[in-house]
Amino acid sequence: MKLLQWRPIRAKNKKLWFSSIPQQNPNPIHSPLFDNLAQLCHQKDLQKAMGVMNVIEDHHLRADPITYSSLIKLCIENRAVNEGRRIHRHLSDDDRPPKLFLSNSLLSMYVKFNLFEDARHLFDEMPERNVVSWTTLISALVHLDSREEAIDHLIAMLREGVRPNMYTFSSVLRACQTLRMLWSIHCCIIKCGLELDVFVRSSLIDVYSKYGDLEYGYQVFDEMATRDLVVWNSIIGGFAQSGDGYKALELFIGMKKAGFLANQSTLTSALRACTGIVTLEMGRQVHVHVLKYDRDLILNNALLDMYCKCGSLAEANAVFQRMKERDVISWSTMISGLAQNGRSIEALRLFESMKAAGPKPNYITMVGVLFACSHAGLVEDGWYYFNSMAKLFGIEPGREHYGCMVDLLGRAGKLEEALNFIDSMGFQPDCVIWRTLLGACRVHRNSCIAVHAAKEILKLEPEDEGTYILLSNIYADSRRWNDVEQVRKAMRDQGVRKEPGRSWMEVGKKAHVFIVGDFSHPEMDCIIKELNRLIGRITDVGYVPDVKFVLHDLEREQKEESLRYHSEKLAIAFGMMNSMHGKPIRIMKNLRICGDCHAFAKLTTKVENKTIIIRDPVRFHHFQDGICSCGDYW
DNA sequence: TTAGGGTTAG
Repeated sequence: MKLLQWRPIRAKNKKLWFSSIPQQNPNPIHSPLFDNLAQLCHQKDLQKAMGVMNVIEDHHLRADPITYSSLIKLCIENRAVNEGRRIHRHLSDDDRPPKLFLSNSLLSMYVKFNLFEDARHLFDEMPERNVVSWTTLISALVHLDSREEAIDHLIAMLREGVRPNMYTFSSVLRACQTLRMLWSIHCCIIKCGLELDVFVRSSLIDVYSKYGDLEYGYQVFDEMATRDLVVWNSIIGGFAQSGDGYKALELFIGMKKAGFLANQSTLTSALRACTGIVTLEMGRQVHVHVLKYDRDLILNNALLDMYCKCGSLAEANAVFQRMKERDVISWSTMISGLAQNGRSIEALRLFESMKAAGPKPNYITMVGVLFACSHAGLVEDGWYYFNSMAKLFGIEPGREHYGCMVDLLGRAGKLEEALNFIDSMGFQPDCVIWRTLLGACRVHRNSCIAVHAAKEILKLEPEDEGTYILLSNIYADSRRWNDVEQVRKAMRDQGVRKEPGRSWMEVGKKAHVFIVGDFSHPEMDCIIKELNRLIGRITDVGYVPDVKFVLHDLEREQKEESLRYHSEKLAIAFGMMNSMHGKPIRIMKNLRICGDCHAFAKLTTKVENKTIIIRDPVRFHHFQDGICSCGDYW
């Protein structure tokens, strides 16, 4: 634990107060100046009030502490730093220390002015401190992200015999970022009898879900008899941020049923939940509620992100254009959104506009820019941005930027160069980097480097299912069936099982899930009929099932049969049966789309005059008129 | 006089 930073109360401090300015006795009379000062404070006329305070000081008088308290409040309201300091000096200019509550007011004033060193100095010099003094300082430390110091101060406070209250705990909980520490503080809260306080509970829910275990957070929420809006927001935000969008939306609906009106924070979390589970319809419904908060930047950024991640760039762009204010997050979201949806050139064009008129790019903006370069095969541009980002924007390339460069080189087929680049990095490559290279090896059929990359991944993550699948796909592509079998054996030995391909989509307000080889959907007979009709139509324009995407060594006929029922094909057929005129079919997929399904989707859009959008774990494929936005490069 | 909830990548 770090050495404690505060200074304990010393007797000499007390002496200081008594020896500083001994000119005048405490004034026993009541002056009309005091009434005047109190009235000016009431009228919120800071300038005149300060003038009167100066006169009072010139006469070595001292007004009522309540009046000074109002004056400090007035300074905070007006963000009048100099005046605030002036009052502090005036109050110190006496042989008696200010009342404790006045020192606390000054402390709070410094914290609100972000003058933490002044606050700490005052705190150190205070002859006595109560729970408010400690809580003010602890809360400031938490806001400054000095977590360890905040906890140190809580311990010091307990040692000095000051009992924390609900204010203290609702602040200090945010300083706990390990489950063990959370438990300790939670026990302390129970011992102090403060577990039922609604502020403490919302903090508990928030920190449990962020740093500990969402289940504990939910338990704290579930046990509550009386909940307020922030408590609901804490639990909805907890599920939304942890990726359980369904539960978050279920709670969002529960909150409305309980009679609460969603505010900006609720809606931001609801949008994040929609983003997580890619539910454009629900996202649009939430958008209706967002309209009344059209000046809220965070909420609009979340809306923008939802439309980007749900593959609706037209709606995302409409939001972006309408935004009354845009910050670096708005720009970065839009740039990444365009890049992920296969519109890299537009992403880079937008980046140029940002450089000309927008805020300064940050670390994440540059990840989006490099992502755009790599997905469009713009090797030279990628190198330029990578090499100049430190000089131009003061951003040193980090792990993610290196990852984008490996992707850029790998996609462009420069696999040796990518491998050398990995070797030249100043840090150990992680699984993400090796997986990126492995993906490129698959596209470019380089089984030699692929095996190297896969082995590196399996050294770091011996149970990584995706790597086994990718490796066996590479072998299958080269018809190395013995090697395929060996990979499958290694998977069995490690107890790793292939996650089945799963596609899902919304029709009406219902989600329909399709799993490869699973025919349990109630409309499956019609779906198969529709699928056969589509295959018949695209066969007329040259479709031949690309059997190399089938994992096992089967007879051709069996392979074709296996390909035919891939989950995305079932979903496309179902989408064709239910889609409305002019509306695209939107499908989500848990794994990368296979080459055959990619070709199937392209030809279907050509013969059926329909748009199909498939989102895989990394990007979108927008299929239209027989072409895909990814440029057949994924 | 002190307190709780929301946005961009990977």
